[in-house]
Amino acid sequence: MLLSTKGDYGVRAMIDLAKHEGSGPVQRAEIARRRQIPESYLDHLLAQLRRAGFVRSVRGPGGGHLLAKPAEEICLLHVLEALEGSLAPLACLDNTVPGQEAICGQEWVWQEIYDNMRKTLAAVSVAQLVEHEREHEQQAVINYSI
Amino acid sequence: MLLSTKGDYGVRAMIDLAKHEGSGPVQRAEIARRRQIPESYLDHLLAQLRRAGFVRSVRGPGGGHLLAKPAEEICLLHVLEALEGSLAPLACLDNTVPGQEAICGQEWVWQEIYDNMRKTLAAVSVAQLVEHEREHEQQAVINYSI
DNA sequence: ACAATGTCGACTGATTTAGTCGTGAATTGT
DNA sequence: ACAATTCACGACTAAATCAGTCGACATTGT
Repeated sequence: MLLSTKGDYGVRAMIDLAKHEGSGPVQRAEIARRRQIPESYLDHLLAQLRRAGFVRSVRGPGGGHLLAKPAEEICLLHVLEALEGSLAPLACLDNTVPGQEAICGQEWVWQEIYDNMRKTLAAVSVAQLVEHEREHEQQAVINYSI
Repeated sequence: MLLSTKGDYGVRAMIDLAKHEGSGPVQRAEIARRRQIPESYLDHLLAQLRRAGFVRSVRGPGGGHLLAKPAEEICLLHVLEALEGSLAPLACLDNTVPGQEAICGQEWVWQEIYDNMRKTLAAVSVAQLVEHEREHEQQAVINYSI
């Protein structure tokens, strides 16, 4: 699996924050409940996202977490790379680790796949994820009303 | 990392076998030496490839391993899936495991990436990998001769 | 018979994953 | 000042996966 629960949960949390953009801080416990993430684990993920500059946190009563910049300006690629490290599908394509010579004979195929993946992920913002979720909710309501 | 050493080594072995197609069985020890794979580990990979129908093995002196069908008819996707199981980048896209509801909010993005990946891998045969390697060798010789 | 080769399953050490827990720091309301 | 609330951070851990190793056994050519 390319993505662990870190990437999954972390993006869920970002979506939740984006959905409440402009309504003050959102508390860890609420995100955890709504998105079905263990709260003490979410703690670590929010710390990573804060250190990466995507999230701002406020302590004390009424505190919580907010997006550090508009959801339109945060793309999925950067969020996932902050959480997971390199998304390289094959060890020899990961240039963050040295000594990975390409003698495997399939690196050219995976380079193309990797390029496409990064391009796709870079083109999707957190705002778009929220929009997509809202559409899906709407669809569910329509289905229910029939 | 999406691919473990299993997928990497296994494909290297397939390339080696394809390169010696028509010249009788190739021995494990030779593959291991040429492709820099621990021999006792390669053992397991060849067993998987044989059970998956890509490789045929011959015991006894002069024995070894051969491709079970022409290299043109074996695509990278099938080989990798035999070695690695599902290549799904995200848990909720892996329909071999039940109970993976898509509440993560990013599954639609990854579905597109996954589809592209499978399409690309399905379009590359082991024969093409060999061809590509031969071209690369040729290039190295040219560079050396200058 | 025997040497060369593949087959198979048990076992292992290292690493990663997916968390939990406890203590402490900042902030707000009273 | 103090209590309550919320985040911050590091230590710890259980389970799974990875990347093999090893030894006993089966098959076959000479």
